[in-house]
Amino acid sequence: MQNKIQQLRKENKVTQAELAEAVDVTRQTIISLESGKYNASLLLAHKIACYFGKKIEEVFLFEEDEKE
Amino acid sequence: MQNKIQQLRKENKVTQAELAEAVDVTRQTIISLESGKYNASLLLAHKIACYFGKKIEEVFLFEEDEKE
DNA sequence: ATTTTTTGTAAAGCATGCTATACTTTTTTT
DNA sequence: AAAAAAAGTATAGCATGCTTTACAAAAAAT
Repeated sequence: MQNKIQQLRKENKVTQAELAEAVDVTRQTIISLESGKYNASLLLAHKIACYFGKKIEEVFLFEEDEKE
Repeated sequence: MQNKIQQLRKENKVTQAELAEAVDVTRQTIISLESGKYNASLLLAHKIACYFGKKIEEVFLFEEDEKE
């Protein structure tokens, strides 16, 4: 699953550390999400989307054939 | 986090087994989600929302002060 | 160019989502 | 009332999200 975290972060001039603190996770978590190491939990996805004033579906991009 | 899975399922006359198969998880997972034992993953939340033709935020209800 | 800030890598460990199996209770159907 | 279908409970175990710590590389600021 792709996401627009890095893009939104740069558009809004927010550092990884700032975002991490705002959504209450470690910076490692943000790095790993941006680099596609794993997917966010639903709650974290919600917090991140909220932080940027978006819907979850606008930040996290689900493919048609999202097997896993 | 609350969700409307059971409600949507009954409105649409869908059994747990049918929903489980449609979104590719076991029936136990649906039961556990409905009974609030844990939260769905982002991917599963997306599949369930899609199945009912809704946005994730319409199916999963995040509280203001969602600590955990 | 040197310092400071920001980003990145790696790995061990804990927490939570999900499966699998087996069995019980409730609801629906006949 | 009896049978069948749907919903529920419980538990062990595996998979994935997230933390923690420590250190390295790249980018920005002075």
